[in-house]
Amino acid sequence: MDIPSRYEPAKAEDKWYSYWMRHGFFRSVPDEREPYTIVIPPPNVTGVLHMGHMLNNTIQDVLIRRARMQGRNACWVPGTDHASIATEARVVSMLKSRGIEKKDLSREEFLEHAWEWTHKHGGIILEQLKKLGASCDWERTLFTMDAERYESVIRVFVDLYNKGLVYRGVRMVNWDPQAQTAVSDEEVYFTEEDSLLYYVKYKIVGWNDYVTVATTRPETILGDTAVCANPADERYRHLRGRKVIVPMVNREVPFIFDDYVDMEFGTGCLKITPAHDINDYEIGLRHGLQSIDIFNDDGTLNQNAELFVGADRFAARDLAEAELKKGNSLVRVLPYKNKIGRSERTHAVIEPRLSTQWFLKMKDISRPALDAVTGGDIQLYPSKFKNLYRHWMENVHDWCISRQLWWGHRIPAWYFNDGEFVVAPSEEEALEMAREKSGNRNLTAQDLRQDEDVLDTWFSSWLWPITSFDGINQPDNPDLKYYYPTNDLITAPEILFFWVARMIIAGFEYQGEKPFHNVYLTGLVRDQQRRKMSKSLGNSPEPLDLIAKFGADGVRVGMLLCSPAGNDLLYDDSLPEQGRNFANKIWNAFRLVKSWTVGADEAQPASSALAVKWMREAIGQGIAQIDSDFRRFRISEALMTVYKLFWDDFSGWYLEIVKPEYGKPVDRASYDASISFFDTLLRLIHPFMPFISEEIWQLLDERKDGESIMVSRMPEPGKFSRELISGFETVKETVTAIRSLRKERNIPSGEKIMLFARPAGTFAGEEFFPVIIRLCNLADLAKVDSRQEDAVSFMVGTTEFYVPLGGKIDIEGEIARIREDLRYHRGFLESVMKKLNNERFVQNAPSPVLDLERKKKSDAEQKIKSLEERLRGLGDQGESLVTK
RNA sequence: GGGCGAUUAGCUCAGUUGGUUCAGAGCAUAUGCCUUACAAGCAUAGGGUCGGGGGUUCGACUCCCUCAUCGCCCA
Repeated sequence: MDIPSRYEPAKAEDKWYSYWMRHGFFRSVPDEREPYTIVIPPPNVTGVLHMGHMLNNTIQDVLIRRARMQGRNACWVPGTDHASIATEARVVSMLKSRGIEKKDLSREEFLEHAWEWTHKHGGIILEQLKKLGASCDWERTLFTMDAERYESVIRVFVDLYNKGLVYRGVRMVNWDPQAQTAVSDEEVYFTEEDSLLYYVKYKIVGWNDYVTVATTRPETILGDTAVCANPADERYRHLRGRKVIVPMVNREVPFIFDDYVDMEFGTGCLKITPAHDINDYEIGLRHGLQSIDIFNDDGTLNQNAELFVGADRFAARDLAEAELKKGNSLVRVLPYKNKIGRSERTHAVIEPRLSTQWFLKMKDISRPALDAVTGGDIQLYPSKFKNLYRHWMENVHDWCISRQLWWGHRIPAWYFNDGEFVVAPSEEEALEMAREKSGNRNLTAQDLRQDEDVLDTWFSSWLWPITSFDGINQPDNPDLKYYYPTNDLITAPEILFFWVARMIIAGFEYQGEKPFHNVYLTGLVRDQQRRKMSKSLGNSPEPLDLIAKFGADGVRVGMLLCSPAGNDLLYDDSLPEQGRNFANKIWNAFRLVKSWTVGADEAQPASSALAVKWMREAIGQGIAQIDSDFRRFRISEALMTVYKLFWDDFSGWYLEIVKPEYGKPVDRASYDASISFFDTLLRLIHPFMPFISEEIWQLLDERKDGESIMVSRMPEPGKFSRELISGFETVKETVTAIRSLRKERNIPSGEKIMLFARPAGTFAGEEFFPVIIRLCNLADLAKVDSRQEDAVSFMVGTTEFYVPLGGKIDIEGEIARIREDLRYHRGFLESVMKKLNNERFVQNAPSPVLDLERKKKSDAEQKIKSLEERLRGLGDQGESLVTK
């Protein structure tokens, strides 16, 4: 058979992915089997695959493929997220590049563009996932804004409103006066900028005295409604209960005290403008202050300001400075550096502004979600996130669910008359309710005005595990009953609160049941300098290029190898390279086995029979280890177990023992065992490396169309012999020692040598002597009961081995080596004796620990005795008499 | 400012309730090998006072205190 010595992934990958699709292996419908369900964390609909997705989806695919092979009905639901902020921003900039401004479009026109964009770019990312090997049930592909999901979100909003959990409230938002929209906290960046600190005098009412306040924004003095000091500040204690006069507008405002004020900063005296600063706003709430909003949407001053109406906020600052100077209120102006928030989109300075928003009350609704995690009903991996979760849930704030955007689920509230509103699932129902509420039967749809805002993206994705099975619209449908709760959720810790916690809340609120059993939190993919991978830094490799270069299997292995849960993954090309090398290793092991011809009359060598006997146990141990790794979600360790089992044990040891001499046939028993081991190992490998395992599995034996490793059974853990495995470990040690000895003494591997073993007690690897003979090219291995002359020796356990070398021994070197050994063992014995001579240790230590120490003592004494004997034999009298 | 977490080999990480010769793995490194499965390989070897200091204990990588450094979340 002519098989290339290098595995070529490209052809195999496309071939097998379409084979799997053709046979519907990814499809899941409810049946009598136990379900295993994962819902995908929906990527942004117009996004492209990045390294984070690669990691995340590889893990999901590993879990889903393993569950499928364990005989469960595995269902992985794919889908995409409308991602209102990101998508709308992208559409806006796309339109801009065509010379179209959003503000010149109607809402309907804009949405048309947005949908067009979505249809054009939507789903690219899902196609990319197929290249990775993702075994999603593509017939179930969803979108957070498709008809069913849209309807679900609206229903939930209305329901929560009717339950009194949704309310309207005032909140400070980041206003971008240039784009004239609110932006989210994530879209604000801070820069340190040079500015000025103005010291301004406020007259005290009734006294001929002033207080001085330091501010960076004198124009907002026009909106001041208090002046505040720290209650512990002696300097202002006398002002308790007084009022002061705001300069320029001559408004009387109270002098108040609040712990928030930093006594060290400026004069220790702070002016309070609740409408234009988040901290002032909160102080205002605490003290019942009035808010005066002095800005228009575009950042110019409005009528409330009384002065400088129509001036831009920065022009107003200069005007205010002049006006204060004129009124003799300005004490001084100092240069000052402060942090300025700017809009990521327009770079305009953010103006904090009060606005009316929709909120969801979180306290009561989130209690079951808190208990589910703290009580262990839902497990987080790694568990260190549990504390974080609890802390957040215990201090949960109400959720602001409205966004000043067009792309998303439009808030189903309709306003009428002046300031009245109703919340309803449709305009018709809203109209009916409005008529009833107002008592005016003549209201028409024209009198209603729907809220302009949309809902926060997370307000749709928090329902994802439910809406994936249409559980809001059809609460008792068979899919939902079968698949919900889902099993595992794989996502990034950065959205533990935004998404995971809220899904748990929604799960209890709408299903009375958690949405998943386990949450596995992956790390962030970073580059070698620990920088987050991002498009703007240009430090993120193109995933599809990587797949082309290293193969999907190689990339998957690369992502998994160094990504223990919750740890950041420092990406480097050497990772997928290691994965590719592993694929190549598997490929070549296959080439070897496939090249063998079976000799009908060939007898099985003793060494081969022993290798088969050991390999069976080693695989048994591997399976058990992998099983336990998966149960604890140690996915990268499970992979490492498979990796070492295949590379070291199977390829490095087993095949080296069993493989026949070149051109000679192999015996039937060894051949069959090898094929069977290979088959088992491929199944263990399949979840991690679906393509190469399928490719080889198909070639390993005669297969019919429709057969596939992906629907074969995963080997199940059973009993295995630890004694046998540890016996073989001593064989490995012995073989390594002989190889090392050959290397040190320049004995070519082709030259046959003799080996004597002199066990004190039993040598654990004794039954494997034929294996040692085979691997070390020995003339023979014989047991002796006395020391051998003219031989170099080494010890494995308590057994002494001798390689006779005639007169060629370097006695000096040998003595030095043995002395070194002796020193180590004497030191070790000493430390053991220290414990055993300590009465308190003997009294307090549990008996297994004590027994162990005694065994260590006798083993050490045994070794020391043989070493001393050996030294004497070499004629080294002096040192050997020095015993401690 | 409040909270959570981390610090173990050159790098990335394991180390389960304190007790095996327990200080480990993979990668990287060094040396020698193109030995007819694989140089994308094989063989062998060298790397660490477990962040610093103190304490509890017969015994500490593991528990407690403290300091230092770093990361994340919230404000």
